[in-house]
Amino acid sequence: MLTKAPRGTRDILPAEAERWSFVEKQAAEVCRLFGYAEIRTPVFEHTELFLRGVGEVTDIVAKEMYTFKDRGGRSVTLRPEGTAPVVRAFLEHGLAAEAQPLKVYYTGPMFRYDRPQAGRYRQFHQFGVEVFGANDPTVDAEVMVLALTFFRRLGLSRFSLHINSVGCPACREATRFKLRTYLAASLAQFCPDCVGRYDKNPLRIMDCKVEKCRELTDGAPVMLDNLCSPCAEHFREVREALAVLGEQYVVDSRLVRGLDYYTRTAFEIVSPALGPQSLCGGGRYDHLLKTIGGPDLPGIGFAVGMERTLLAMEAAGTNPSAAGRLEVFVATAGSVPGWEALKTVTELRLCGMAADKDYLGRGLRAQLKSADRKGAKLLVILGDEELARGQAVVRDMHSGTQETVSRLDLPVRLACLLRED
RNA sequence: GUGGGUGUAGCUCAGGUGGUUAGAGCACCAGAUUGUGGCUCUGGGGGCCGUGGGUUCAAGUCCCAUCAUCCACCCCA
Repeated sequence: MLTKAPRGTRDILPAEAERWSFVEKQAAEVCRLFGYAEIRTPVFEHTELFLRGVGEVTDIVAKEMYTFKDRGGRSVTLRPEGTAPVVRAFLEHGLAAEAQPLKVYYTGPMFRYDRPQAGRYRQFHQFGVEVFGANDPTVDAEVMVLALTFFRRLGLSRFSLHINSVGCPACREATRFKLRTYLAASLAQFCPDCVGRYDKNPLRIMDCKVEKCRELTDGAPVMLDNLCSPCAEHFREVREALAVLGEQYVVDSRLVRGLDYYTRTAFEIVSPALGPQSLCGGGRYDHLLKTIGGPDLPGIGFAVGMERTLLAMEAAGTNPSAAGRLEVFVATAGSVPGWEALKTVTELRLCGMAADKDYLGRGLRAQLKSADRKGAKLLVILGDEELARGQAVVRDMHSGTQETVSRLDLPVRLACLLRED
């Protein structure tokens, strides 16, 4: 136990961390292009924030939160999602007073006490964006395109965008009533989960994966067909905007997202590599700010699963690992003391070159092997004879050619050789 | 939370119906090459056989539990 990471958590070792940095960098760059500024919030919040924000009947709140009392007796919760904390920060700092709309993004760990499996962890990471203060359908389209652009920059192409509208509180309540009436007669034939959903959230019955339930709901009233006219118009304009941008999408009238706060637009990006797990999920939440005690401002956002994104990249064979970051390896030969190499690598490092050396007192042969494995482009050998003449040997690790250079000229010569590469 | 599969070296895996000091490949270290990497050859270090209990003269092997992991659900990123 002592040497094992807790269930559902994992270490990201150096080789993999490189891929993470790449993905995070792409996220930051896409956000810059789209005009989204970074925001960082704490990893834990007052428990009430999630109870109110995410919704008490959601699975996340009902059974997946890491909640505990701190030493002062306050109930705090490791954030299970990113939207509620960002909304909280927005309200706390009065950002509503600034230029509208506010567009922000975040990356970081989230926590849910779930049963782990491939692509699902108890500590997982999300990249997400939020826009506050804009109702316009072009914003809905923009955030979707932002997500799609992000995935494309990572070299992914086999994914698809699914969209739906879950309406506003008014038309949703009307549809709930219709749906309950429709289902009442056949309720006994549904799976136990769906029977439970009948009271809590009948719309989610439409999203059940059980074949029998799907058949039973085939002719059921669907949210999409029962939108009030403002919601229907909004959805039409979202689709129009996507069409204008040339984005393919699938309207999935059964798509219902699990968080209570969604209104109108709901969307998911799925990849065949991940099966039923989605790569990205998001939607509009026009009343969340008010629910949390703020002004009645609309909002929209999405969250991308970083682990799932990495899995999809692996499946697609897109491996951006830039191995061989090391530029110069400095070796010593004969009786040359280790501090000569230390002096040289330090000098090279201060000149802006990635330089490294041996630390185990190994022989020249082993040092070359080490340099090779680290991917060094150039090798400097400090030997007795050369040092006596104030020189050093420079070897090109790729071609194997060598030259003797004055130690004083070493940084300049190495820099030149690296530039030619 | 439900159902199922799997846990042997850092990694991928062998170890018929229980039977001596548990193996291979890759990786790592060293030597062959006393100052030159990749290829080759030789040698070496590494294992509470996931953990705990049980059956037995004897358990990596059989039984139970537990933990971990994977898959399918639930749900979600």
